Amino acid sequence: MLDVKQIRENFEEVKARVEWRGKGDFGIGDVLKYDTQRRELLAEVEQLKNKQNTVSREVPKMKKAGQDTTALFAEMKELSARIKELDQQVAEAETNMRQALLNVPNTPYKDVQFGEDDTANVELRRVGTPREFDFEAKAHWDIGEDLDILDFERAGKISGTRFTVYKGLGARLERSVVNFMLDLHTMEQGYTEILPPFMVNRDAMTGTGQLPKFEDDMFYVPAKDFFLIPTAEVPVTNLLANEILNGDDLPIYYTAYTPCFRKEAGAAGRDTRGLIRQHQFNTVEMVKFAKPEDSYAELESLTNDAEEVLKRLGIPYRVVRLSSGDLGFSSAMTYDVEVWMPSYGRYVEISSCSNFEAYQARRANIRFRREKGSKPEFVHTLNGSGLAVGRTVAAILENYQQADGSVVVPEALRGYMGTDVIK
RNA sequence: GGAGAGGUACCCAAGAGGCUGAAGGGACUGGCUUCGAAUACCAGCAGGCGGGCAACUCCCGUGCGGGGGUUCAAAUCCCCCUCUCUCCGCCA
Repeated sequence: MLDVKQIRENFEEVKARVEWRGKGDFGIGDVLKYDTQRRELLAEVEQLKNKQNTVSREVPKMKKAGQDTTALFAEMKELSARIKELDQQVAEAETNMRQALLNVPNTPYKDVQFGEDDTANVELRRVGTPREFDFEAKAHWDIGEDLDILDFERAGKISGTRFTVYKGLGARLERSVVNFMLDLHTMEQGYTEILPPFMVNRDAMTGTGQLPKFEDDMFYVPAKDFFLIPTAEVPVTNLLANEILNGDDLPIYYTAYTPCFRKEAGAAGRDTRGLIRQHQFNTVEMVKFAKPEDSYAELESLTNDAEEVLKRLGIPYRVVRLSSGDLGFSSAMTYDVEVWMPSYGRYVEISSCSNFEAYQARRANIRFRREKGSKPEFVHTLNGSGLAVGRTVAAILENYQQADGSVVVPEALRGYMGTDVIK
């Protein structure tokens, strides 16, 4: 969430920056309204509490001195009731303010170009050249079924649409990609591996910004009031919730393999075939906690770390910067890494690398101290997929397919796969 | 799932309605001692958050896992929730 003090002191400026997303002001005015209300009530009730405290300190002395407290107690009873009343109003104003605040998205970073949607995204670089096929290239779902390594039909039988069963070398390929990515991130890029829970509570979902606004997109487990994680970002970022970190320990780099679960409620009819849009999919995620002044440099290196996976796999990709209107709710700036997908004839998102600045840190209350004795400050949090595993598998199948229907295994994966070719 | 015990500051821990605006110890910081260090000794050590203020090392409020309640007054009494530990049950 945004800083209430900022909103209070620079209202017009903050409002304009929120509106830069091109979708209105998200009710930011309510934040100011409830904040004013809250502070007025607070001033009044705190004065009364001060009086209550003062009197309470006198009571034991009076009793000792044998004085009569009946009249005083009667007066204090009224005061007490008034305090209770005001306290309730303060709590109400505070709840309203927080609610309003939780519904205001992050302010886009100054470098983010204005745009309504993804058509205004800016391509920053392309790496690799899409392959020219001298035969009729197949889509990955056909390759997968023909090789008997992906089974969409039986997945429908046991679960439903948007699920996939991996089989034989298909399952092994998915696992190989996971291990390859984790090994790269942990052994060469300095990340610490985390294997978190795949179900989280409401606080965690609120901490990273999925709740309260996007509850309908999540799979919910009513028995325990849990949510299936939509991305490892949720458990991994919230790992440090309510902590004050040592400034010397920053930046902290975490990476995690997890499955992700999404309802894809608004995506009916889109990407219905293949591995691109699933209710359950695997990712390896990278999460960073950084000092504010370093966070944009960290975003660059985070994006490079994701790109390195594709470089080593030899798959053509490009990097785009999202426009203000395409930006995720909690993000201040996002780079998407998009992979070349022959069946789509275009680049398809495979990683999203974002700097959330202090937006998530403020929600999840993740702070650091520059040095002993200095005031705690909010960290900046970042995260990016490194990468979405199912889409990587799809890209490998399509980009490495051969005329005879087999698929050559990218060199970087051969040690994991135990074979050079899937046939 | 059943039974019990707990959650007090960085850590351990006392407290069981007003004298606790939270004892004591450890750690930490400073002093003293020393050529320097260790030790001993002395002192400091409730932070965080919210509000006020131009600002503060200043003032006010808050605070004993979280939320309600009782009371003039709650860490302390009552209720609900939550987490941790032990035992039993179940189980990969």
